[in-house]
Amino acid sequence: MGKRSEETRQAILLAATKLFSKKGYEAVTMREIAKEAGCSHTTIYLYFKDKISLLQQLSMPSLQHLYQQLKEISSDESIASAEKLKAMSRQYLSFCLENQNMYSVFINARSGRVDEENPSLEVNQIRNMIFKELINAVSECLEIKDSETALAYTRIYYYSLNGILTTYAYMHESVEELMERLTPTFDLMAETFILGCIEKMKKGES
Amino acid sequence: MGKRSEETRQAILLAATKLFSKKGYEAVTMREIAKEAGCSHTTIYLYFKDKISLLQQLSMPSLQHLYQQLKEISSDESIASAEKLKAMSRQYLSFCLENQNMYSVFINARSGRVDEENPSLEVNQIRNMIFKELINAVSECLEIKDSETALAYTRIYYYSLNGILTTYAYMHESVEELMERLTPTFDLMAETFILGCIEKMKKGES
Amino acid sequence: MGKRSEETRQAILLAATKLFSKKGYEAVTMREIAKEAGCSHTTIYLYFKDKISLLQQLSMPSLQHLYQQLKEISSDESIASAEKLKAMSRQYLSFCLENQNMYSVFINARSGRVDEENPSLEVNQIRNMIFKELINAVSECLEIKDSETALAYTRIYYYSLNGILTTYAYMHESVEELMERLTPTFDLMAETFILGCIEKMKKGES
Amino acid sequence: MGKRSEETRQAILLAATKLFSKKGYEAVTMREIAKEAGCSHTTIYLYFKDKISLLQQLSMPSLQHLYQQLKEISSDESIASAEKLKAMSRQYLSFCLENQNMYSVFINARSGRVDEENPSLEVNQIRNMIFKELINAVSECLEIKDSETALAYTRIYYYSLNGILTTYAYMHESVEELMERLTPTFDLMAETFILGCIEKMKKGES
DNA sequence: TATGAATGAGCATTCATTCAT
DNA sequence: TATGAATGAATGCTCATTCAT
Repeated sequence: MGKRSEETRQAILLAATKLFSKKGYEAVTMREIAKEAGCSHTTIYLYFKDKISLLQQLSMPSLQHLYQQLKEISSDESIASAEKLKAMSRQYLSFCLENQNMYSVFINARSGRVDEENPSLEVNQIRNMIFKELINAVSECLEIKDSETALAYTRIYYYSLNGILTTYAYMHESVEELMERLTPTFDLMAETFILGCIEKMKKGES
Repeated sequence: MGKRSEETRQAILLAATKLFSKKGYEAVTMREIAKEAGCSHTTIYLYFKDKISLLQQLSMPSLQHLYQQLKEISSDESIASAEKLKAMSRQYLSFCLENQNMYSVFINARSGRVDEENPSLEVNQIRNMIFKELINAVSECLEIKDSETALAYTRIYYYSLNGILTTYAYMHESVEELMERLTPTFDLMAETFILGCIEKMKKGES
Repeated sequence: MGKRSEETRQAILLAATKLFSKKGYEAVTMREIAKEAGCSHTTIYLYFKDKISLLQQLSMPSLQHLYQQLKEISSDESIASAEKLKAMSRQYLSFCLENQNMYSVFINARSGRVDEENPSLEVNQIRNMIFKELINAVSECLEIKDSETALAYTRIYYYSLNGILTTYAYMHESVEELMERLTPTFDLMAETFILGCIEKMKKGES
Repeated sequence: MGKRSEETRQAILLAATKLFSKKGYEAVTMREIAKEAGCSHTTIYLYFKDKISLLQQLSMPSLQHLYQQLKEISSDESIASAEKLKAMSRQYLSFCLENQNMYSVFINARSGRVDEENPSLEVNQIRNMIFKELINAVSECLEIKDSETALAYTRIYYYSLNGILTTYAYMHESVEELMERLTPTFDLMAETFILGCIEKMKKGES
């Protein structure tokens, strides 16, 4: 429980976050992480069972933090529903840009192998909770009552968000720069989406 | 440049395409490709400098083929503009699902290393050409004259498409199954998008 | 199928045999074997799937050869039954001394883990066949008809043989030296055993 | 040399004995021993130079205890000489089964490395003393005067004992189960041996 | 053109051991 | 006396790549 211990742990976590984000989970080696963290590679195993466990422990707090932030926006009654959806989306976007690796591994569960052998329930759970918040926001914004419809529209909105991400995420720019560049596109997307949904539902009714 | 030579080259290309698509670039070994191609793994090096080079050379024809298909749809005057956009999108989707690996490596240039060391100009070029076709289709469909506006709207449409892809691409289902599952979502997305854009532009004008 | 290939394979086999015998399976590393064989450790994997597979492939021919030798003695009608048993025993002894590692790993299946995960059926099969030959020889020699009794006596004879082995096997002497030293002990043992069995059975009958 | 100190030492010794017996020397880690002993793995190094040293120090008392037990039986004049031999043998057998690891490492000095680097004189000494007790028991039982003859017969008896052991020792059964299974075989062996020796000596005399 | 043989660099992981407190 | 923190050396194994023919 010494101070030294926690420092090292944090150094490893920091190094891993940085490297995973930059190069992707598979491409990073334990020795690289150790070097970046300024310790021996065996030291990592003092704090984390194995490589995948390191990734998971590294991801959970971030995801939980994101979820908290979304919840907060969601429950803030002073914001109009359309603005709420936008605010949540922006939060989601900037989180994903900041945590590129987690994004690709967990949000999209890209790296097949990982989730097959390792259900990583915790991560999937929080992912579903985040998606549920999004459904709520979309339902509220579009005044949808039917849950099937809400799901369908949220899905395409969610895909659009992720589409923006995958296209920009790999770029070697700072999060700030990226957010600045992305904002107009994102705003247009959100507005178009909302208008499109309303229009589409009108037609469906008649 | 005998006949035999070209046959072997094609066999390798075919095998690599198949395996990369199925398992992803990293997960496939040169020996596997050779086995599938029915030659020795050393033979591959006669035709391709290294593994990454194989991937690149392998991608170009596919991309060119996709481009041709899109052009054909684009220049077919018998199809209504909205249907044209949808048809092109479906073509794009099924191409990406069929070539999951190229998709992730080239369309999105996801895997950092690749594009750092190797600008892969050719690939980027064709990628831009494909995007231009999409801009045309969107412009036509939404009757946009201004190229800036066209770009902005196409962008969000393109992101939405890619968003659908990244979310589904990793799933271990056949392309047919995936296309069937995706079609309703995709149709809803396309219609919502078109309606949304029209509505948005109306508002912008007034 | 080149000449080089078989040479290397044999070199590896030779090196492994030598090292396994000297230090035991677990204590020998693939790198050591490679060094002794004069090749890279990766080369070993060209010829043998993994370490355990190397051990098995290395053992089978020897065991088969031993079995053939025992069969030959067994079916030689010109030898008296007591001499036959002795001859077979001597063959078994010298085989085990020459192949110390196989002896400990397979005949006694000492290294628990190995045979749990890997039934190594082949090896167990031949081991049982060898034991069966021994039962025949003992039965013939002691004129035992009942198979239960034959088994019981063979068992204690077999244990005695192995007892001699385990006690001497580890010594760093040549097989010839060992055999010379062991022969009187072994002869005494065999004779005592035969006499003892006969006497014991007499008593049992009365 | 406080009381605490000796307690810890004993705890380590106890833990190591238990684990070595159960899993074998190589398979046990210092951390495991420490956990079982309820101390830090670094503490072990306060009391024992290294792992092998721990094994050696741990074995001596056990061997000494075995020796004492054998002496007691040996000097008990109320038991007939044949029964004495059997009783001592059974003691030896159950000791070896209970201490599989010590048995293989020290009695038979199986694991090459150990005795090369470390003559472990103490252990060999006690081993010889135990063997001498066995010679006495055999001499008495067979009424042998000549020490050469006594040695020869004891040797084959000892080998038979060890042969039984090596064949059964590796099995994953409890000592009780094993002893039960082994007793008939062992009794038959002992009786056959005694009868055989007597018979053999008769012949030798005439 | 083609390939079997061979290899160096690298991987995640484990372990006995030492250092600093 | 005791220990948490840290590590170097090693292990089995894989892979893209090169060499010699």
